[in-house]
Amino acid sequence: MPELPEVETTRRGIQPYVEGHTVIKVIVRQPNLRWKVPDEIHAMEGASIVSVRRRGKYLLLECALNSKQQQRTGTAIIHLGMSGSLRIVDASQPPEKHDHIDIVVDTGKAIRLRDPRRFGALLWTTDDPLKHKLLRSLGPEPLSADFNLEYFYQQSRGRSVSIKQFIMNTHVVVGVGNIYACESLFRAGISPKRVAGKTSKKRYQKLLQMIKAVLSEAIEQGGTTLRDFVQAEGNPGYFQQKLFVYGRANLPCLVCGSKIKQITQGQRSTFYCSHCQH
DNA sequence: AAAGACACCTGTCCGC
DNA sequence: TGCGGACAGGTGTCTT
Repeated sequence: MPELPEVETTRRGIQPYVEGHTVIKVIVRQPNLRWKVPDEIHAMEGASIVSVRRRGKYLLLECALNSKQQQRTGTAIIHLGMSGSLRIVDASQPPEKHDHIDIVVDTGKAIRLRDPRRFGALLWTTDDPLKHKLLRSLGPEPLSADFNLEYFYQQSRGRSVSIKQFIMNTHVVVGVGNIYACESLFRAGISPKRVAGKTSKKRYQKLLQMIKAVLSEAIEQGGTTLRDFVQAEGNPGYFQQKLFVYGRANLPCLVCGSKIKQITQGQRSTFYCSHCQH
């Protein structure tokens, strides 16, 4: 479920409900996520949420802690893994199966974390979250100026992995998940099997453009579902209509009509059109 | 430093 | 209808 656009959509969805509000209680029904939810997470209780930010697919809830003298902060780090979602609910609404955590705020609303597979995470840090072990070595944000041709191309030199695995590497750039990797390569006309280090600068130029275009389009699409974010259940389905290759094995290419292929790269499925991509 | 395999866990879908 | 197996939007960790 969560690729970067959905994480960003989630961020925008919860922000107005929690920013500036005080956390009443953190209810942990199931602490065994990817890592055990630390007991220190309860430091959020009584604190106010000052910002809801995102770095890669990590959401950061920065909290102002109520210590006597000095102003201290702490940050909840949330990752949605493969199957996680955050929804705004009335705190009184009974949790369903896999609703593992509620962060209840002073308006009676709660952020509810649901995650059937439990690959997600909820962590707590009182240091700079960007220096956290999980965040400090992440590559640039894909939509920022730091993700540019010079950087992208230089990073690729000497790499023997496929270009698809290369763009999915979070140390190279964050936020390019399996769907967008496939879709960006299709739009750029580049075979996913191409060797990263042997691909021309010109191709990287095109790929860079397409990654940015696909991600920003998807964020915009996500934006249209923001309206019903609160009551929405399950997948918004906003961007399925724009998928050219992902999940379309054996179906005709929407551009040229030839059969979409499915292969495995790095234990992940790759979909591509061998006629349109070289 | 880089690459590849594996791990975590549950739900769903497909073939028999 | 039931069962086994493959597969799923992610990424840290361990080994080579």
